[in-house]
Amino acid sequence: MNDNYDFRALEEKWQARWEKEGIYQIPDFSDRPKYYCLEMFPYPSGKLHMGHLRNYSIGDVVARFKTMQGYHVLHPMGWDAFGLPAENAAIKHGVHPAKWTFNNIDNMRAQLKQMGISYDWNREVATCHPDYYRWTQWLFLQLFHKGLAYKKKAAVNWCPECATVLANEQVKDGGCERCKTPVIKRELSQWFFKITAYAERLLNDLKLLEGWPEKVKIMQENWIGRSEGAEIDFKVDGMDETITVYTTRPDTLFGVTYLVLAPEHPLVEKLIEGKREEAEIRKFIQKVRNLSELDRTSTEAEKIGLPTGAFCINPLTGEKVPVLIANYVLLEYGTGCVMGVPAHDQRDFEFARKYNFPIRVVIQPAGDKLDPSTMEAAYEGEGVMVNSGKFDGLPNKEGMKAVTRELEKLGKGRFRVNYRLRDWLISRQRYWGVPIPIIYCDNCGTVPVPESDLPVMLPMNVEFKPTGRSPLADCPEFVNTVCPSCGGPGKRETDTMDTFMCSSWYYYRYTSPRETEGPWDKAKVDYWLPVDQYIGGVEHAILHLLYSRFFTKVLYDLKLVNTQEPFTNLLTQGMVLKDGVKMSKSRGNVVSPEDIVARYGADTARLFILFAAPPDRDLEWSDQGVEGCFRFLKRVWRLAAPLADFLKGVPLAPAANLVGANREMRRITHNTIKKVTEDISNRFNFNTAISAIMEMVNALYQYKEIPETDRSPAVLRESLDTLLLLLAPFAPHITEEIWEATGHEGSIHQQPWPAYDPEAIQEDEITIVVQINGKVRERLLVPADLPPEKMQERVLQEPRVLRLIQDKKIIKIIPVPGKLVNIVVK
RNA sequence: GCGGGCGUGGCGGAAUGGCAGACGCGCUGGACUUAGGAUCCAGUGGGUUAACUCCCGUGAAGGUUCAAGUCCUUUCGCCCGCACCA
Repeated sequence: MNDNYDFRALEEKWQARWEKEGIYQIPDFSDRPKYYCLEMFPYPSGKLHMGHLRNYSIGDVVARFKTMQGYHVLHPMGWDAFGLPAENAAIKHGVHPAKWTFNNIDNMRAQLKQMGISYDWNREVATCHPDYYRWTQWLFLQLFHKGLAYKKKAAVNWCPECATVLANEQVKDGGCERCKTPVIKRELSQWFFKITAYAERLLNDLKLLEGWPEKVKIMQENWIGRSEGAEIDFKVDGMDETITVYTTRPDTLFGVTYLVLAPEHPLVEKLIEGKREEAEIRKFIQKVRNLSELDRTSTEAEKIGLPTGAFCINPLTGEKVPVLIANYVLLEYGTGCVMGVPAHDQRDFEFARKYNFPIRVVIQPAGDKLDPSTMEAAYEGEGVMVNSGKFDGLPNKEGMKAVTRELEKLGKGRFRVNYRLRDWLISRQRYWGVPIPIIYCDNCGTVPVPESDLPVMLPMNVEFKPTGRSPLADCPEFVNTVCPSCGGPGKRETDTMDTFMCSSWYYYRYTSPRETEGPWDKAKVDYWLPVDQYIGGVEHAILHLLYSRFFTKVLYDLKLVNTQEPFTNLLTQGMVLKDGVKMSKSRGNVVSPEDIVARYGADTARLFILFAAPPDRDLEWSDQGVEGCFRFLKRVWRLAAPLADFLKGVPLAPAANLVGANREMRRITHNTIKKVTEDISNRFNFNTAISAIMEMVNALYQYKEIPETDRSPAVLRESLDTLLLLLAPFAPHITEEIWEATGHEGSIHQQPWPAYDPEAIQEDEITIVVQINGKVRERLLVPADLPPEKMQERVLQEPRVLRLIQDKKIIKIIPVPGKLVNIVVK
């Protein structure tokens, strides 16, 4: 070894050798306990960014650490390769999405290899490959046969400028993410997955996910948005129609002074027909429809209501109340219709004040008396029912049940659990996605493509223009086909699937990536799943993670897998910031991983990104911090270089009967093993693990300085070997090189993780602190095993302590073994 | 509005209720150098002292405790998620 840390040469050397020897390729099964370590696969946008680098560095440490600990570790990588950017590139640059995508994959794969991440590349998958999407289609069919995939008319996001449908994720602040034009809603026939059928299980099983961050579970819980309440039927006065409302407050039924429908509610047509308000209402509905999503749902927007001229009958009081439509009522939630109780709902209160509806108090808080004429806000708290007929005097919580039971008896209402979660809209009017395997036939209707005909191949020769419908629709060779049911002419579905569908099952495919008989080999999936550790950005806290959980539950019900939850432990990494804000092209504060690797090497880049912050927190990028990590690795190199040849001749023998500096060095070594092991395995605190290793290097430098005759070669060897083993998951190249140079056979990455010797970390003497009234006044060196009584004795012999308490009265003395003694005086 | 998180040196960040500021960056001084943005050594929260010392200090204010960055209450600020959900 020479003194120069030539990271370029050695990183290249080891990447080539690892690949040649296939040390990261793992067999399907093993006697060792399995461990599935997974990082969220990237969209192949072209280049890795720092977020990727952080994600994969974290995962690689976990995978390497678990491997060294003796686990059989699955650590795969692939590409979430369908999606809009490829198509946009095609429109803009005329390059085919497939070519663009596979080029990007080649680039990014090379970058990942340069980072020295320990992936089993034999298991690589790309969701845009027919061998993969064939099974995405197959899974769609399974859902279709189960009745979990269906088609219905729905309002979708529409960008008038691009003349196309947008996914929810492509709507940013109410506008098109590409051209910023406000998005409007349009009615189109769309495919959905019935995720709402799983709402209860998705909610309840969150409790099983002990290894998930609380924050993510709460976000999912809120997204599912379960609420308990009642449906109440109001008969329309003079018509054979019923308006059903959903409410969480049936106890306030006696306070209803009007009803409000969403403008799009299907009943509105009938209610206004022939009324004198008809024209005005139609105009209003049209106006609301054309509003952008942002304006439509803004809480800032003024609440506007119009009377329909119709009236409804309160099912318990028989009272006639007016029916209105208003912009603030959402068709998609509940029944698209709410009852107005101004006294006990703030929105209703403001609405009633504006339009002069009566405010009727029906819940009276304890020790207070609400007066509608002087109320400044609705009272939404608990209380006792009043003005409510036979329910008067009942606490409102009981009233909720009592009123609903009464309605049930009358057949005019029922208990109802409601969810905020909506069914998952999976159709996209886009080309670069998985074709939905459905054929429409004039005779047979909607016919699924037979499994034996899969995959429905995505045609390659299509035009890319933003026409507002899938480019597939303009491709007759694709559209026109034969009905598999009757043999007559049929037309293919031209929508493709949401890419979230592709990413909802990829972690199963890794277990048997080249399987041709099914989406996966059941035995292999049963062996590997669930994923033991999943790592990725918190931006996927809801969509991807919820969809994957839904899929897993469906697959479980279909007996295709036997796990109910896909990811046992989840780590959501923080963002990479520069100057306090997220790195982004538009801000121009991007630091490219490529440049960092070229300048300092992969080991330095990885080390810095793990050292600069705990993984779940945001990380502030610092060029100087990178420099510091580079310096540290050079320091490790220069520590080992002059010793390498010497150490080759030192036998691996346990050092016994050590004293002085030798004993201390060994103690530090074993303490570091303990600290690093605990920091990685208990809490993923890589930053403190690395600082412990830095401290050990500092200690080794000091140890190296003592006269050679006083130094124990066995201790030196053990310490250096240990240092390399502990550092190996973080900086795999430099440690491998030094491992070889110091005379070891075989890759360092296939060595067992070191265990600490409890005896070695024993200390004879420790420093304890003497506090007087909680303030540190003295430090004493005492035997480590000194019992509390003796500590007390020892402390009271100390002249300095005696001086400080001489004219005070000792109230009590609290000895804490191994730590301190606190003397309370007065 | 609701939900969650975070406030510690000049900076990134450490601290099972028990020595606040580990480790790293930066900075100051020095050594070695023709030179260095290489490397090594020493110092580095604020105040006080000739020195030993002593006092103050984890956004703010209270509280619990022998002991609080850590637990409780109130409050301010920043970040994130959801947002007219009936």
